[in-house]
Amino acid sequence: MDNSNRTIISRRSRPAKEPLSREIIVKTALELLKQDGADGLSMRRIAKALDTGASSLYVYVTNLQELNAYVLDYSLAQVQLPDPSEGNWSDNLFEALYAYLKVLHETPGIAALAMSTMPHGPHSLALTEYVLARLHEGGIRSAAAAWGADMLLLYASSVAYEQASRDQQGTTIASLTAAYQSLDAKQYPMLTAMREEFQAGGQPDNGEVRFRWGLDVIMQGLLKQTT
Amino acid sequence: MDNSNRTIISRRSRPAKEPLSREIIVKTALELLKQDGADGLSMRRIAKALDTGASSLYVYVTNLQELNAYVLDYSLAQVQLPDPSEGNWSDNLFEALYAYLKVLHETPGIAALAMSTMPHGPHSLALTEYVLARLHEGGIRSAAAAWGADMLLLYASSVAYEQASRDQQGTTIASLTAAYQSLDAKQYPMLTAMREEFQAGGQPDNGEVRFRWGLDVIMQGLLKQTT
DNA sequence: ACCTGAACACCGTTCAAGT
DNA sequence: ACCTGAACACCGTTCAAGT
Repeated sequence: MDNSNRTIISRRSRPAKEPLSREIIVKTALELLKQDGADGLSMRRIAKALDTGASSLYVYVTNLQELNAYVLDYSLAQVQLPDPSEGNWSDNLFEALYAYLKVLHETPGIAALAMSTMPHGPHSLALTEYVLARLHEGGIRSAAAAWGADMLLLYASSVAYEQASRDQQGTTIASLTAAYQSLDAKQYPMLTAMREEFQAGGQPDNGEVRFRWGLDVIMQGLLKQTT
Repeated sequence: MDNSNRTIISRRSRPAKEPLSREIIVKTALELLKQDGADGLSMRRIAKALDTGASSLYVYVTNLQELNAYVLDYSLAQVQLPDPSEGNWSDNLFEALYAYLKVLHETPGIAALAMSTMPHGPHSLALTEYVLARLHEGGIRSAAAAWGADMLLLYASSVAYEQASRDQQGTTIASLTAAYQSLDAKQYPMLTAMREEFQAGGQPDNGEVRFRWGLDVIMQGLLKQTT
C-alpha cells in the first residue's frame, strides 16, 4: 500500500518520463524553432528540452541534417491546400503558394530549412503534386509544368528566406538605408532614381502584394512558354 | 654587424609578418571558402591561416556577419558585365545574370552568402544598377523594374544556393531518387507521371538550359506586366 | 593602436559504459 | 535495445593584459 502510494506521488511530481521517439523529437524541435528562431534547432537544446543528453537522439535520427528534413516536412503539414473542385485553378494555385509562404514566414527558421534541405517527405510531395495538378488544369504540361512547379516553389521559399534573414539581421538594415541615401548619382543613376521603389520593397505591408505580383509574373511567363 | 645579419636571416626564414588589414582578411576568407567550402569561413580558421588568434580580427571587422558581407561583395567583383553598347539589352541581361550565377556556382559557399546577407557593397550595387539599366532599355520602368530586378537576382541566387546545397549533401540524393522511384501512383499521380522530367532537372548538364529557361519565363512575365 | 591568450558559452558527433 | 556521460574537435565573441 505504502509502496504503490509512493510511486503515484513520484509520478505526479515528475510524470514517468515519456520514452523518446522520433515524433516527440521532431515536435520539440519545431517548438524550439518557433520560440528561439534558427538557433533553437540544435541537438543539444532539443535534448535539454527533453531532459536527456544529445547523444540519446541519435537512436532516432541519424544526424542533424536528417532531423532538419523531418522538421521541415512536419511543419509543411500545416499548409492548407484549397479544395481543387472549387474556384479556378489559378486562384487555387496562388492561395496554395501563399499558404506555403505564410507557414515559412510564421516560423522563423523553417524558411532556411526549405532552402537548404532536399524535400523528402509526404507533405512536401503533396504540395508539389498540388502545384503540378493546378498547372495541368491550366494547360501547362510536361517539362514546362515540372520546371514551372519547381520555379514557383523556389520563388516562395526564397522570398520567405530573404525576409527571414532580413528580420534577423536588424542591425544592418539601418546602415543599408543610409547607404541608399548617400548613393553616388553618377555611378548608380538608376538606383538613385528608384530609391523609393526599392525601399518600398522592404516595407512589411507590401510583402503580400509583392509576392503575388511575382507569382503573376512567373505565371504569365509560363503561359507564354511553348517548350 | 652580427646584429644586423641575424635580423636579415630571421626575416628570410619568416618574412616580417604582414600587418593585418581588412583586405587581407577578406582575401584569405575567400581563399578558405574556395578551398574548404562553407566550413572554411570561420573566424578561427581565417585567423589560423593568418597566423594569429581569432580575436585579432575584430579590430578590422565587427563580426562574422559583416565579414560575410565583405567577402560576398569582394567576390562579386569577378562578375563580368557585358558592354551595354554592344548587342541587345536582353542578351546582355541574360549574360550578366549568367555570369553572376557562375561566380556563385564556382565558389561553394558564396551562394549561401548571397541569400543570407544583405547586399551593401559597391559590386552588388553595380550589378543591380546594370540589371535596372537593361530593363529600362527594354521598356520596363519604375516599380516593375525595381521589383523585376530584385526578382531576377533572387532567382539567380536561389538557383545557385539550391544547387550548392544539393552538391554538398551527397548522401541524401540517392535516397531521394529512391523515394521518387517508389512513389504511390494513387497519392501522387502527377509526380509519378512526370518522374523523368523531375530527375532530368537534377542532371548537371541541364543546369544552364534550365536557368536560362527560368530567366526567360520571368522576362516574358515582366514584359506582360502593366504595373 | 594593435595584438595576444585565456575564458565563456556554445556546437555535432562518437564511443565506452551502463541498464 | 535504449540511454548516459565524458570526450573530441570545433564554433563566435569578449576581455584583461601586454607591446
